[in-house]
Amino acid sequence: MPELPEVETVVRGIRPHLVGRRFVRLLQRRANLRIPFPPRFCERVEGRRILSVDRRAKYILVRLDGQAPSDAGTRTVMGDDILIIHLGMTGRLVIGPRSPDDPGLHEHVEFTTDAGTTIRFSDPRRFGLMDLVAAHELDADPRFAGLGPEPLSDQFTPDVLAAALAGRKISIKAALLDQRVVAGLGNIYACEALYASGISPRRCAGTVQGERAVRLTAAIKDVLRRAIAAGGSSARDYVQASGEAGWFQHAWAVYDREGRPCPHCDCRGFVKRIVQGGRSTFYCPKRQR
DNA sequence: CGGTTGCCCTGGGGGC
DNA sequence: TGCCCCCAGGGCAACC
Repeated sequence: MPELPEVETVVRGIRPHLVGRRFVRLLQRRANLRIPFPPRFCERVEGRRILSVDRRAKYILVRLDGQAPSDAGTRTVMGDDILIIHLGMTGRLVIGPRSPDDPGLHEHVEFTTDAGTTIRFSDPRRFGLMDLVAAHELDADPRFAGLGPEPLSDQFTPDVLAAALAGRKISIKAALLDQRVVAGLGNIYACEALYASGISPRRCAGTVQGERAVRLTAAIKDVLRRAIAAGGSSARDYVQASGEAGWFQHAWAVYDREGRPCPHCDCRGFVKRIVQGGRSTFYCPKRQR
C-alpha cells in the first residue's frame, strides 16, 4: 500500500542506479497489470537514456531521452518520453538479481541498465501500472492534469487547502483522499494527518478553514516528512528499493489500531474504526472534533 | 453534487 | 486441520 512516502523512498532508492544510464534490456512477462502495457513497450524503452527519476503524487516518472538508438541513417526524430510506473497496492521495485531460491512469482518486469544493474518489478495483486507517454503530453494526461499540489511543496499552504475545501460537502477524510485536493495521500496518512491535527474524519470538508486548515496543512507535511525519514512505513511487508529487508517500525497513532487507547495521553479515548466510502477510517472521537 | 458500490487481484487472517 | 469468506487498498466507472 505504497503512499507518497513509500513511493518517494523508492524513487530515491532507484534514482542513483538509473539517472545517466541507459536501459539495454527489458523482460516483460505478461501483457497487462491493472491496464495493458503500452504497445511495443520493451522495444520503445530499450536503448533509451534515463534523464531523471521523479515522483508526482504516487506515480514514479522516469524521463527517457528522445534520442533514438543510433541505427545509422535511420535515426528517427522523437522527443523525450516518460515511463510512468504506479506501484498500486503491492508493487515493488527491487534492485539486483533475483536470488536462486526465489521463484519470482508475480515478478512481471525486469529492467537492465548498461551498468549491468537489474531492477525487478513485482506486484502480486497487479493494481500497479506501467505506461509510456510523450513528455510534452504528460501535463495534459488525465491522470496528471487534475492533480492537486504536492503536499511537501511550498505550493501547499493553508490558504490553498482551505480554498480547495471551501464549499465541499464531502467529509474531510474523503477530501484528503481526493487527489485533486492534495496529491499523494492515501488511506493511512489521511487518517494519521487528521489525528495529528485533531480534526474528525467525519467533519464536513468545507468547514476546514482558518485555524483548522493551518493545523491540517502542518499535520500533513509533518506526517509525510516523518514517514519519509523513517524510510516509509505504510506496508507491513514492504521491501525497500535497494532490496533490503522490509521495515516494521510503523509508528501509526491510529491506523489499524481499533480499540486501543488513544496515544494522546490526556484524552483517555479509544481508537474507533468507521467505514467511509467503503474504506476504513481510524480516529479518536474524543480528541478529533 | 455526493454517496455508495463494484471492479481489477491475491494472500492472509478470522470464524466455524 | 481445513475451508470459505472477507478484507486490504488506488484509481476509476457506474449508478442512485
